Amino acid sequence: MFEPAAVLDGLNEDQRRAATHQSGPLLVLAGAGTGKTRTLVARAAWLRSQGTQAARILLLTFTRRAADDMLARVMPAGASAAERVCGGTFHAVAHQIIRAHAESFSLPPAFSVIDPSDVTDLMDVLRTEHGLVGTQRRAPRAGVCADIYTRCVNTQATVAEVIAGSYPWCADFDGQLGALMRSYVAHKRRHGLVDFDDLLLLWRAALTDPAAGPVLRGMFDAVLVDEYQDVNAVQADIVRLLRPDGQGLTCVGDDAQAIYAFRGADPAHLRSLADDYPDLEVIRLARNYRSRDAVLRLANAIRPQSPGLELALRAERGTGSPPQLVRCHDEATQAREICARVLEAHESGTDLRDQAVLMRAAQHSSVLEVELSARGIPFVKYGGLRFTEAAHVKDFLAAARVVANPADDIAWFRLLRLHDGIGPVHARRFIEALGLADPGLSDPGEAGRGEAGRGEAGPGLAGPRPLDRWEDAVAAAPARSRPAVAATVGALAGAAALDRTADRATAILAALDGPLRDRYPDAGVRIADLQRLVDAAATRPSLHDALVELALDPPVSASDLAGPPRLDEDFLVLSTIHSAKGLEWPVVHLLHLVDGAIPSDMALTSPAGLAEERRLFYVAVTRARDQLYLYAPLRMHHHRAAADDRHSYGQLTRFLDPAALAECEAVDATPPEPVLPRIGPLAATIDAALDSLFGPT
DNA sequence: GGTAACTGGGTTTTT
DNA sequence: CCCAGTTACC
Repeated sequence: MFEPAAVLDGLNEDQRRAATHQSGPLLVLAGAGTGKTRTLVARAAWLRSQGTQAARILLLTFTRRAADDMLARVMPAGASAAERVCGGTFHAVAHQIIRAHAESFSLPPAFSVIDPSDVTDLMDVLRTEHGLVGTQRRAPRAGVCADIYTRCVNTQATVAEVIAGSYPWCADFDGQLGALMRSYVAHKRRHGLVDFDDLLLLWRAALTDPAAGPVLRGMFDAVLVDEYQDVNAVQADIVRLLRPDGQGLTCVGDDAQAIYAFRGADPAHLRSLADDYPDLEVIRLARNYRSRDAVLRLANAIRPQSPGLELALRAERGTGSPPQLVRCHDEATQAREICARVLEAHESGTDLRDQAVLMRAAQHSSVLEVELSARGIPFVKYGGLRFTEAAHVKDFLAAARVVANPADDIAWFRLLRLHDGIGPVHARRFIEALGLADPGLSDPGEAGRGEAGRGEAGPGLAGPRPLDRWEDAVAAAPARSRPAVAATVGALAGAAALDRTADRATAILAALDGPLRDRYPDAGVRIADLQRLVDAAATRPSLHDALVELALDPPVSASDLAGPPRLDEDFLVLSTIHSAKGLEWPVVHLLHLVDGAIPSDMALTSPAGLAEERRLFYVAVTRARDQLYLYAPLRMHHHRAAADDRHSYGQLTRFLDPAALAECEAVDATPPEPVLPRIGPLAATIDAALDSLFGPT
């Protein structure tokens, strides 16, 4: 047990009030860099010093990194199980509960957790059955269908409402889309598939259950929620159901940093906390321990304020120098200017790892990446494509899912298509032959049976086991593919018979060796990648756990799997603004401050979209501790234009209005000197040379 | 005739 | 890397 005094050491007055708040509902409105994590950690420690058992404190976050970070700080080194605070992301905690009680949720123990790309694949298959495929080019694509689905769930809105609000161009298809969503849901049930949204829905459903609800609620005395501005409707419900009267509830957040509306989050849930809990106490943390005053002046100039939750950050770390706005000729100049400033800071003693380059979209750094590589500046990139999105990794995960849950037809589909000569049609026939076929629309008798028994296993979950009859199914493959498919599937069936996770993972990779070598010219590198995946999976208690962990917390790169990075290595960080949330660096370089990038032109169609872009800019600015550089490439490539007019001038981001600009120091980058003078008509010279080789044309 | 493979153009943000 | 359109194969 801790001494309260030690627990509260070094906290300021407001932080201390938040940490020692009694049991009523509490909202800590914590601006960027105001010691939010520290306060939350202190609150958990204080609760324990007051007698609350660690295991009865639940800490909910949005990213695995935030969860790990906080849990590590809450728990003394070498804590026993009883000393352990419960916590994790909403999704991970939901999964733990569901996994532990799969049968109460009417789920087969071998259920698969599918990620958004699997959802898209599945939508693609189902789409053909709902008249969304054909010659009409305007039909919503699989990815859009998946987006509409998840948005319906996360904002608790109907298909019609979501289409009207966010996808007006799909209005002609709302009937088909509604039917598609229903068959998507039915399909998941039949095949033991659980998507990310289901994890939250299942948890919420359990909390509303008259028998299970009180048990789940009673497990915790205190619930601490980080980044509350990023909850969606289902998560807000879960929090309310966990603490119906607000006793023991602490929410920490800042609605000016809400940047996840695109996935259904809504800062309105934070703003309405006071309505949900009339006795809510609001404590503001405004003393900023991160940034210099010069940076905060810009941050305060661009911070959107919402009535009742106003906040202005106050600097605790001295004046500093103003953010520098570097106006660049074009993107290449921007890349050069960034490299120059990165190296300059490096030479004056700032490690590369203490600098970050932040961007709106992962793609915005492509020119810079070339420049960094050319100059030999090492970097790591966060955000954008992840390791688990690489084709060979998906292939491996599909094979592993077939082993873990043989009813997972989406995994089968991908696995089979990895083989030469097998496309969508043969893959589907093979799956039918396994006994996994969906009772399609054409077969109402079958469909009726499926709907009747809710919770009753689908074709692959009860009946004959799909992996037991793979030998017959091979006949469905075209003759020339049969040997390869038989070898792969036979080897996977062998893997399924093994017990230890390590052996299973190794056998799965061995099963894929042939197909991967046939498919990818660089198979050697890819297989080496997968070997690390196998090693990482081997440490998990089961293949299922390894797969869920990879889905919910995908490693950024293969090297991420190899354990903590070596301390002697120094890398510049490149990150999307979204992935940079919650982090800070002494020096921050912010790219592409032009309208169309920040704010993104995709977000300009609605005032809400624009407001979110402004918050994103605010998040980016508040990552900097000492020095902030803003870069605006004002001359951009035009995609379709005459050869001699391929450029146009972009506009500096609208968020840098006169008041904000007054807090910056603007400089113009020198345009590059042309390396070569213009050379005459080269084509004629080349033609003459070629004519001398081949004769005149 | 139906399938699979190839080619070329385009890409917001993520649990 | 993904998708659509097109060509080449069984």
